[in-house]
Amino acid sequence: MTERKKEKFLSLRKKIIENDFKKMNPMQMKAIMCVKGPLLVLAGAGSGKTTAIVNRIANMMRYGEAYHSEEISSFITEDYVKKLELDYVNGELSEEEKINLSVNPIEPSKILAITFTNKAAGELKSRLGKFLEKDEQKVKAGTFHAICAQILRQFGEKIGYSKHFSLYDADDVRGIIKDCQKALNIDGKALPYRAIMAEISRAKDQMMNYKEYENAVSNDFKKAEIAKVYKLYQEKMHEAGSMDFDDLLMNTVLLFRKCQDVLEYYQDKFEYILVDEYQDTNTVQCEFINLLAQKHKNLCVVGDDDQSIYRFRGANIENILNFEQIYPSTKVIRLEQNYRSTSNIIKAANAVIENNTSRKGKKLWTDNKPGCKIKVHTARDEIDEAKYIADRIFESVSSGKKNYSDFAVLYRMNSQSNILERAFVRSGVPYRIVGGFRFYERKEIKDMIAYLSVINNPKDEVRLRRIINRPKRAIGEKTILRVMDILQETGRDLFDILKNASEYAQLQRVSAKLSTFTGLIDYFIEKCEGQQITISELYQLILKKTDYINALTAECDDSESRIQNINELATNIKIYEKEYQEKATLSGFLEEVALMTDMDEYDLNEQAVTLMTIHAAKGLEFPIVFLPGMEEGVFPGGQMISRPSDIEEERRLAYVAITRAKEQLCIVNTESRMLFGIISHNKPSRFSMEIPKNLAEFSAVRNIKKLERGECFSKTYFEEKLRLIESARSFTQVGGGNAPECFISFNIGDSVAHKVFGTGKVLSTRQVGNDFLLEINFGQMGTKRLMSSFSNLEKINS
DNA sequence: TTATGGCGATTTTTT
DNA sequence: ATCGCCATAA
Repeated sequence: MTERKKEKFLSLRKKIIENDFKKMNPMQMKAIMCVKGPLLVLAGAGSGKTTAIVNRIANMMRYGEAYHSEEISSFITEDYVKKLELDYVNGELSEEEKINLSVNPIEPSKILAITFTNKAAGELKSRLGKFLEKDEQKVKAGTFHAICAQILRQFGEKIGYSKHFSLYDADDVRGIIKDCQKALNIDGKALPYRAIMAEISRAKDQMMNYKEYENAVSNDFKKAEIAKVYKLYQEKMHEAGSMDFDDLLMNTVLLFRKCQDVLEYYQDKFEYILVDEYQDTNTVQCEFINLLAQKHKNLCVVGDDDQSIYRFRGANIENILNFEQIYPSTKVIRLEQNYRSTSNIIKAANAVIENNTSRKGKKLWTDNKPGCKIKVHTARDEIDEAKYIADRIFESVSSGKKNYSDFAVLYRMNSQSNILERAFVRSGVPYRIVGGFRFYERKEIKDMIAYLSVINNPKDEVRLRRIINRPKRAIGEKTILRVMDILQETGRDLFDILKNASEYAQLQRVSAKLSTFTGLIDYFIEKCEGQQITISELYQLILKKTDYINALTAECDDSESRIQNINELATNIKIYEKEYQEKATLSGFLEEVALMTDMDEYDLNEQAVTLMTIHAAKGLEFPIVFLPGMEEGVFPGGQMISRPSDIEEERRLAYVAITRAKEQLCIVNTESRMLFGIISHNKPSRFSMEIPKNLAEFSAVRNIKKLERGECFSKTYFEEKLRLIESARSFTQVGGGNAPECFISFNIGDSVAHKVFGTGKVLSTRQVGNDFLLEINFGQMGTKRLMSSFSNLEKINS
């Protein structure tokens, strides 16, 4: 075999592979073909990053590594190469021939893909699904936290944790921190729990346990106080057999450091590692990755330093900036072609981000058309601003050009959403707020989760305390305090003390009540033992035995929606059981719940305008994006204005916001705005000023008579709207409820008449907000989606 | 043990 | 404006 033949074969193979990914641009192709060794992909916004990742993994599984030249001569012959070329040119390449070209194809189970959200992991999995056949061979894709939780469930015992450890969310943690403050007599004003939580989190990010932290901060009085809290907090967590989110990572790294065998097991299990959104990793996450990748060094990280917006939460931008130093043989690939937005939007985004100094350097470009100019609108105040946005959206949709789902309103602070929400309700524009209140943060859901958690792990103090008097069992705060005192003195298990309350004089009076409660929990635990009943059955049993729903009905007036939530949780349990079949466990379910957010349930197809914070919008795209509150003091926020490094982070946030838009970007600011209860006049945001004037088109509402508050926004008006908002929320979240009476109701199959579109047939109806979305086929006019109350439809009898 | 009233602080938060 | 916190009252 001559060298020439070899070369010919290799270039032919490359062509064949490239043909499989022919939609990719040269840079993406480079990333796809680079399988082994460290790889850094700097992927700008909208550069087809996820597609590149998915195809890269597909390539790894199908063709594997590149050939070493000595491997070639062993099997190729003149005839083989000839036939291959012929089949390729004729487009008759068989699957078998393709498979023959693979060199050590990588088993999917050897690949680990780490993301930040469950949603991203799910998307990756489903897009990879096409390339996978066998279930058990699946690529492992998950969030840092989910992967660490799984590792610790399996090997946590080696560092002193039970398989049934509970996971505490920020709310649970807050409760413990407050207890600690109280126990240590720390003034919550001088040292707020927020600061303590952040500091402990930072310590854990730096892999410091409370001892190490204590030593490190001994000369700082405030931090020394925090060290005390940290110590007590960690003791309480340990007693409760619980971990917080930071513990998941820190403990996994500790486990890896302590047990070489476990580390090696995972290093060999996951020979190929891919990390998405690498710019958002913190120190401990980076350490976790480095340990895992140490042996095989097949590590591909993907990120964009310009989109790093979580530094305030510990994300360490150095991780991506220094990647090449840590892995000297790193290949760097830049994906700079944007496929998402019009060139006007890209130009604007570049112009803004160029004002930042600490960057890796990257310039987005696009082949897309200029599109329309960026709209910059000045409204009179925040009510006017919200109305402007709602009206614009309504106009576009009623003219039939757009769907509600084409629009997003992205804001800096959650508090901006209220006014927007009111305007949307008033205009009858269906909307949905993403983020804010989470399903699993609702009181009733947390209560039910708490029952399940205590049954799973009776040491779980926080959850036990949550439910001990819920529904009311006449066990008050005093009793709890006494029990906690005993716990402190004897070091006995909390549950044990409650069970044997009669042994303690202080608890004599309530001992009967306490043992009734522990008896109930014991009864549940017993039922679970040996998996006699399913989780669903257990859940129903809890509801029945605690009489929770009746207590709820008696206690609060909005029990209706709360009961719906409780039922929805029952459904979620059933879904979980269905998915995992005989592998379903209580710990497994609780873990999934703890690591779940409502971002994961976000459905792009719902016919509603999306309202969310810019942070929540990262990774998403919308044809038309509104950015309200583009003012100094709002965005950038008042606290950031003085610090240059914070301004840079805000500017990255602005960059993220701008690059969410595909076709149209509309920036809105106001002349005056009620901010924290004070009316303020803010200058337009520096970020909107950084957009070149020739890309923008300005408009303003001026000299319009200010509405008398009394005439339009009377007290009763607001009360009514609030009720409407509430009901709209429960409809969108729960998807049930009764139809408002004022609308004509339409059913599937009804014939209807419309002024513009003529007659048509109702294809589907769907409740959106306090209205109905109808999908109607108007024959030649096509199928349209209309809101029942605004379309002036008439029913025809046929 | 639970209900009210004044006071202060007030981003963003993939897990 | 609004939420959460603490103190005081019932």
